[in-house]
Amino acid sequence: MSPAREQILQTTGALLERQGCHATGLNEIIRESGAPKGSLYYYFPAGKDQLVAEAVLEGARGVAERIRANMADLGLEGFVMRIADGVEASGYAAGSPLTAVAMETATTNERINLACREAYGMIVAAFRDGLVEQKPGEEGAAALALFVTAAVEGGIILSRTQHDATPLRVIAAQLGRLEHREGS
Amino acid sequence: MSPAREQILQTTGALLERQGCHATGLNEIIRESGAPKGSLYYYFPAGKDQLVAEAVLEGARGVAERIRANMADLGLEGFVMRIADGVEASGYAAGSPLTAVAMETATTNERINLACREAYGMIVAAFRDGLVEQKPGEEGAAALALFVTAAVEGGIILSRTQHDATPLRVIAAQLGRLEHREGS
DNA sequence: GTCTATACGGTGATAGAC
DNA sequence: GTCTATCACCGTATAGAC
Repeated sequence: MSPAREQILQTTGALLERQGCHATGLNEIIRESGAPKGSLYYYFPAGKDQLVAEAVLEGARGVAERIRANMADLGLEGFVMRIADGVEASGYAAGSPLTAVAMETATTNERINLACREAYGMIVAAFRDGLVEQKPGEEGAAALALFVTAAVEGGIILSRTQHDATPLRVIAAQLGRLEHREGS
Repeated sequence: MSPAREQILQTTGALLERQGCHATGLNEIIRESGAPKGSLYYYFPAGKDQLVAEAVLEGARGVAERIRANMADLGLEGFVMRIADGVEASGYAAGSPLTAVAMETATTNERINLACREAYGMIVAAFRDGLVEQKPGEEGAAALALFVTAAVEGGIILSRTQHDATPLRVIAAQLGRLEHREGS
C-alpha cells in the first residue's frame, strides 16, 4: 500500500484523537501529513467519511494489538497503568481516535458509526482473549471484557478532561482488585 | 432568569448530546429552540464558548440531581439499569452533553474544558455521596465513585455506538456484583 | 430586547490541467 | 498520481435599525 496513503491515515487518526471528527478538516490533514494535496480524493474517493472510517479502524487495530501483546505480561492492572502513562506522556491528547468520533457520529453518520462498532468489537475481543488467557476457566469473560473496556474508556475521558492521569490510575487499581478477587 | 435564555440552554444541551460541539451550529440552536434569533449574543455575549460551557454545566447539574434522587431507592445496579432504559428510549441519542464535548475540547478550548472538569466533579461527588449513604462505613468511596462514573460513561459510549442497551445493562450487572461484594 | 443584513473565513467536494 | 482553481455552502461574529 502507498506510503502517502498510510501517512494520511496516520495523521488523520492523530487529529481525530485530539479534536474529534467535525473539528478536523481535510486541509488540516493534508497540511499536517505533508502528503501531496491532490492525492486525498485519489486514495479516498468516498471523501471524508471513508477517510475517518478507515482511520478509526486502523487505530483500533493498533489498540487491539497492544492489548494482545501486553496483557499477558503486565496483567490487567499493569496494562491500564501503562495506558495512564501514555495518556500523561501525550499531554492528555491521546487514547484512540475512537471515543470522540464514536460519540459524534453514533446517530448522525451511518458509515462511520459502523466502523466504530467494528472497532469496539476488536478491542473488546482483545480484552476477552487476554482475560481468558489469564484465567482459563473463567466464566463471563465476555461480560468482564465489556466492563473493562467501558471502565478504561471512561477513565481516558476523565483523565483527558482533568489533565491528570490519576483517574486512570485509580481505575487501574480498582480493576486490579477485581482481577484478583474473581471467583464467580 | 429569562425563559428564552433557559430554552436556548436546554436545546443546546440536547444538540450537544447528539452531535458534540463542533457539529452544533448557532443557527441550528436558534432554529431548534424557536428562541428569538437576535437574542443569542444578547444573553451569551461571549459567544459559543460561553453557551456551550453553560449548557454543559446545566446538563451535569441535572445528572447529579438524578443521581442524588434515585441512588438510594434503586441502588447502584438499578440506577444504571435505568440509565440504560433512558439511552434506549432516546434512540441512543442521550447520555449527558458531557462526553462528546469533553473529548472534543480537552486540549483545544480552555474555557469549555474547565466547565467539563467542574461538570464531572459534580457527577463524581453525587455518586460518592450516594455510595456513602448506602454503605456508611465504606472506605474508598471516592475511588469507587470515580470508577463507577468511568464505567457508566464508557457504557454509554458503547451502547450509543452499538445502538443497543445491552452493554450498559451488562455493566450495571457487573457494578451490582461489586456493590454486593464490597468489604475492602 | 429583538431582528436583519452582512463580513469573512473555512468547509467538503469536483473538474480539468499536467 | 498529483496539483490548482473553483464551487456552493455553512460557520461565527458584528453592526446598526427598530
